[in-house]
Amino acid sequence: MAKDTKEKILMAALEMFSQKGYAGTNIRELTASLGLVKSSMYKHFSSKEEIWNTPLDELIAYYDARFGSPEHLPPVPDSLEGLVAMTTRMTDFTIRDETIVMTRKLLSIEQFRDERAHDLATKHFLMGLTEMFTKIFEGMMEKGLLRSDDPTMLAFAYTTPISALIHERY
Amino acid sequence: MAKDTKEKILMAALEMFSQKGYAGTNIRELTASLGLVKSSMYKHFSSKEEIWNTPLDELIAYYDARFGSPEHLPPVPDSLEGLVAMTTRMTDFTIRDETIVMTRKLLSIEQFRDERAHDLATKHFLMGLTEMFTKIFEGMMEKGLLRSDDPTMLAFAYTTPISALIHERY
DNA sequence: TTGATAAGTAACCTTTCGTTCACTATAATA
DNA sequence: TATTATAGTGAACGAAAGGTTACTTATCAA
Repeated sequence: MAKDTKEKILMAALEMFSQKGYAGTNIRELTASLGLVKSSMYKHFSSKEEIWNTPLDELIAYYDARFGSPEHLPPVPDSLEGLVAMTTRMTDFTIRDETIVMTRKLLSIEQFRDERAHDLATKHFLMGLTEMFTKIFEGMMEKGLLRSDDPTMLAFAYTTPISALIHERY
Repeated sequence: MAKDTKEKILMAALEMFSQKGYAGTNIRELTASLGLVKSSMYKHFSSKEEIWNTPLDELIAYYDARFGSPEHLPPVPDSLEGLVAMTTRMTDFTIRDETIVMTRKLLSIEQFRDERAHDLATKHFLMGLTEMFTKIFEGMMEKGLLRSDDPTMLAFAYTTPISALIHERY
């Protein structure tokens, strides 16, 4: 219970931040959930703010890599059934992955206080899915699987209902 | 500056809650923004929690009245142009009305901590618009202005892109 | 004008927060 | 084994939080 304590603190912090927000989270409770005492935290982090910034930096880096580079794009489906299947799979993952769910909640809470959280929320909620499906629909239009149209508008109309449901329930 | 102090406190609280959240708001700062001192607040409210609950009660009552009864429904438009115009008007109002904007932010922040806020957020963000446009599309289908279909699905597909844009930017 | 009620203030209380520090136990290294 | 860096603890600190109290000032009806 020594080497991975830092990781455990970050995990517990993400969970607590995503439920109570930054201001609503206190270090006593956070460390107690790991069977530690509050002063132990300062062996791993210099301040509460560092615990906030560390996972946020990671999340920003993750989303830049995930949605900023084309190599992480899923393959263009070769049928409408394939599109639906891929969408279902992605939605399922988005709902079930605990870290993603917590990230979504965290950004909802903190987007109006922390500018970097706001930027990330915009990418996470709005642009990420839209950009991804824009590329997918472009590919499908080239293949003749979809009638040629503005792929961004189509992607937006296609993904926002899904996002709304996910955002509201998970 | 005596009689309406209570109202002013509530307004300032809504504004502060919508930016910093409940835990991030402190009474000293809140009352100072009105030129008062924190102890003055306790002449009007018994606790910080009461300042939280009072506007929340009002908001819940408002949304119950607004979306719970049919007499507040806008008239069914008699053309597609009328539909677009009405949608634009509603969106514009939703973006410009300060109280609505603050309510939206407040619910984003507090929905995972306060169960009543979560219920209200669901109504506010998701169900409210969908139910309203469901009725509108029902009426337009009866008039023959829209092809008969499931009006709820159509309303959902129609409103969620708008909601996504509003939610992200305002 | 007077008397009572409401509104506002300053000082203080208690609790909790984030943080520091001296110290102990543990683990790794030489 | 001896040494040293790392991880964890308990006590304490100052600041800030929510809340109370005794007191003053304003308001307004009788």
